[in-house]
Formats: sequence, C-alpha cells, structure tokens
Amino acid sequence: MEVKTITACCDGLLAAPLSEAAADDLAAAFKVMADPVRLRLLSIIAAQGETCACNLTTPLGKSQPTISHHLSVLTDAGLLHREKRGKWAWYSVAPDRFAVLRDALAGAPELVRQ
Amino acid sequence: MEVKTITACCDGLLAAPLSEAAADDLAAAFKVMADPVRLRLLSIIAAQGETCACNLTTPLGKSQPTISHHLSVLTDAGLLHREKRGKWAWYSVAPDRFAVLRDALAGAPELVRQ
DNA sequence: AGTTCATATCGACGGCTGTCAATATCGACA
DNA sequence: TGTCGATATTGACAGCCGTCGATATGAACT
Repeated sequence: MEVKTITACCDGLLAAPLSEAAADDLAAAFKVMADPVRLRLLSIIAAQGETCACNLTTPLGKSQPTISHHLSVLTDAGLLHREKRGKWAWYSVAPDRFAVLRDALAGAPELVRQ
Repeated sequence: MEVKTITACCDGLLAAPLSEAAADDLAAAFKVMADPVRLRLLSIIAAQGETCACNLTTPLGKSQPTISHHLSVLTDAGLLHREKRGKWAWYSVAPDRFAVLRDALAGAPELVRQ
C-alpha cells in the first residue's frame, strides 16, 4: 500500500473543496490509520521508542505474518522507520507524517456556519 | 456504521499504548475519513456552509444512493448535521468531532526517540 | 386522492483487505 | 557448510464496503 505525497498541503479539509486527486491521497493516508492493530503498534512503538519486531507479536495476539504485514503497511506509508540489525528488525516512529493528517483535520472553525 | 465515544481522550496516539477497545473506537473514527467521496463531501459542505443534498450528487459523479449512503455514514459518525426541510435535506459540518481525531494525532514529539 | 419530486432504503455484485498456514530469505553461529 | 532462529513473502480464504438499479418513503401541490 503506497501512499503518495499529499498534494493538498496545509489548508485543511474544511477550508476549500478537495480535488479528486487530493481526496484520493488523503483517504489513502487515513486508511492506513483505520485499523486497530496498526494503531496499537504505533502507540506501543511510540511509547517504547525504538522497538524490536520480536516484542510486537505476542502482546497483540496476532500471528507473526499479520504483524509483519501491518508493520510493512505503516513503513510504506512513512509512519514508521525500519532498520535491520542482524536477524532483528527495529522499528521507530517517523513523526513527520502525522502532521499531514493533523493539518487536514485542522479546519478553520470560523468557516463553519452552523 | 455507529461510532462510539472515544474512551482514550486527550492523550494522543504517541503518548501511551492503546487498549484494544480504544484502538477499535479510534480505528472506526479514522475509517469514516478513509474514503475520497466522504472527504470531498465534507470539504464541499464546509466551504459552502449549510448545503442541500440536491447540490451534492452532480459534482462528485456518483449516483444518488451512493451520495445518500455517504452522507448517512458521516452523519452517524457525528461529523455532519442533517436537517430536513420539506422535501430537501440540509447538511452542515459538526466541527467538534474533528478534534477527537486531531488530538489523537497530536503525539508529543519529544517522546519519539529516533 | 393522485402526481411529482427529493431523499432514503434494499438487494446484489465486485473488489479490497485482514488473517493465517506454509514457505522463503537471510544473518548468526558452530 | 549446515543448522537455527527472526522476519518477510506467498497464496488462499472470509468478511467488509463502495457502488448502483430498483423500490420505498414522504412532502408539496393540484
């Protein structure tokens, strides 16, 4: 699952109508976050700092291929950084990408007429 | 698609490990945002203010049942407010819910060791 | 009541994706 | 080189979801 660069930068969802391409890119970014196993992996890695994959299979009760798959999705999306050392794979959070999603949600409240 | 109250409030994804229940709720919230048609609907309604559903079918090139379905998903998730007046349905953005997702992405950067 | 129009709901289809068993890859170590 | 152990990849299956045609609901108007 490849996530391309977000073309609609900085403005937020609520500021102006999204183009089809920008909506596709942003939806793909949200889709990566739309899985409970991936959210728990992110939160565990963020809390522990750099984490060995060997410590991530057991606590979530999923099989080793499933965890490996989710770690790959998060890495491909730019949310995790992977570094292999010997037999082990070490994962850490790449915080920059979160800003893209957060900015998309930071609509200007004064634009919303209710 | 029912979205329950987010139990893990205020702390953000990157602050502490998520419980299974909190991860399920948060993933459901993100899933609502993980569709390009829904994102475009949100951005159009936010830009125009209160919008008649009759003005939302044409610009996105989707069938009337499909648009109605997405509007219901967004309304059930608490992101839109629906008001029927006569034959017409008027939708407006309910901005409060966006804060839940934004806060979840507002992890403390100093916790992330890279 | 009957017609028309806007919206919602239903039923079905197709594609996507989370999951796991089996297997492959690759480094460490003897 | 050969074995072991950690991780990645493959293939297959099941359930979910976006989509649309058909239909239902309900309001306005004659």
